[in-house]
Amino acid sequence: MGKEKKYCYEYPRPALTTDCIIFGYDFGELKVLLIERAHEPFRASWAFPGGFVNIDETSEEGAVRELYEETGLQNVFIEQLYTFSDVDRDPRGRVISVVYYALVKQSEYKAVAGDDAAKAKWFSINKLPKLAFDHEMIFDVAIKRLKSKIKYQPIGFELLNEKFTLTELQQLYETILGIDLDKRNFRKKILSMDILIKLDEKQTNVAHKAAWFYKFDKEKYDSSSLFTLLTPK
Amino acid sequence: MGKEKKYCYEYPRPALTTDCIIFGYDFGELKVLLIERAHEPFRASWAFPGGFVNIDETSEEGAVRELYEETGLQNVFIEQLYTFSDVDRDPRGRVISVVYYALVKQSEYKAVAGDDAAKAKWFSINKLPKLAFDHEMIFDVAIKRLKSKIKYQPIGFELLNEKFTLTELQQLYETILGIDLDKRNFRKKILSMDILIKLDEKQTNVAHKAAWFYKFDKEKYDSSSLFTLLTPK
DNA sequence: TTTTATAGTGTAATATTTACACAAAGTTAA
DNA sequence: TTAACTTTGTGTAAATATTACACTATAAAA
Repeated sequence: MGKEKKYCYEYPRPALTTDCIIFGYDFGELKVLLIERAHEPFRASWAFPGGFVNIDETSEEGAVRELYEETGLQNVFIEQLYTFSDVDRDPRGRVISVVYYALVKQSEYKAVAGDDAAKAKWFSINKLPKLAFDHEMIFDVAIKRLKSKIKYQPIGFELLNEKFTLTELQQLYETILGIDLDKRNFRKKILSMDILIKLDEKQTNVAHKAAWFYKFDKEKYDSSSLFTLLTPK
Repeated sequence: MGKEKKYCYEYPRPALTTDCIIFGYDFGELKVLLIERAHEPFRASWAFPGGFVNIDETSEEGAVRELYEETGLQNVFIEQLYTFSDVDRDPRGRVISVVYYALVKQSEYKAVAGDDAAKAKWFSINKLPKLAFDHEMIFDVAIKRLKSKIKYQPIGFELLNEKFTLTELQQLYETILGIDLDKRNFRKKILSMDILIKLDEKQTNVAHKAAWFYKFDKEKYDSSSLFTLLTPK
């Protein structure tokens, strides 16, 4: 047994894979999770986690499964990014990849890939190693999407804790967009959107005035029509 | 010969198809091009043009090729929409489809599907027949994308002639967005973007004051950073 | 109790968006 | 040839949104 080629078709078919760009945010830096490949091709290179899609699952189910298998992450924000189908993108033959991107909350950031054999590691997006396959192109598409998406959809919350301060939120926006925002204007704007709930709880153990915590009001957002554009300073 | 199953793999593989939602604009109506299926499954149902992706072409190349084969269209605006991979979306088995959408200029609108055996027909998006496969879901994604994209990228020009009047452009936006726009404000805004070139040519044979023609200044657009949002009246 | 660090707040100036109406220019019909 | 019809093309004032900007409040640490 072993390598029998027992699935036969009238015409050649590509293999179907899925990959996932996992964004995390920590210490004011935007990061992505990479896996050091254990096998050829690109053995010992870094790559986005991913793998083959099973015949009885959708590409999204495959992405969610691979994400769990390779990192232990569950219940994360995940969204289809793009499908890459260049003929020579994989030296093993014709392989197309339906690529997703995921946003990981800070509370789960450290829990990532606690167990596994594969080496998983967070990299600051400014200090990425050389990547396997066409993953550099994939990354470019992903970061561009994240930057544009955060301007009109409140996905930033997916990268913070359940509770966050307005300063944390502002810093996240500043990091992703790569621009400075005015504190008063940022607060005015984000609060006027009416999608934040101010909690009855402050920071503790900080060597300065404690900030109030907020949480994202998903229900109010879902019922409102469209998030408006956050404009830079 | 004929139906030999000579392409064999270690694991089962899905078939890869591509489909294309072709938008056209005529007489103030937004339309899509549908093909009446000649074969099972869904024989005699209407569907978006598409077909199997060859093993030596990208999904986009496949979409462009199918578009040409089924409609005669060439050199149209085309962009990846989404990949659909539901396990049961095709009764023939596991088939995933990388779907594109295309915008067809008015000047080419009538030339569509001049020759072929398959029946191709434009349908107003408000009067679509029942569609094959999961094409109704695909249509929903496509129309949503078109509406949101036109607000921040000048893709509307792809649906008009090379030369158009500002009133035509305004009506196109009104049709796609489903809202009325103020003439003076629309003109002010679109002209301030500095992506239109006023031609030295007017309408002829109209029973009223002739409007000036404009064309889209692609070079100026490409070199500018980002198209700003067109806001409704 | 002083220092340090960050939170939290208002206003005036500027820019953008909105609402709104009529004269000009062709064509058609009387 | 004139009048009626139809659509083009234009400006301004009011309302709204965005921007720039600085100091007091609070908690912990020194």
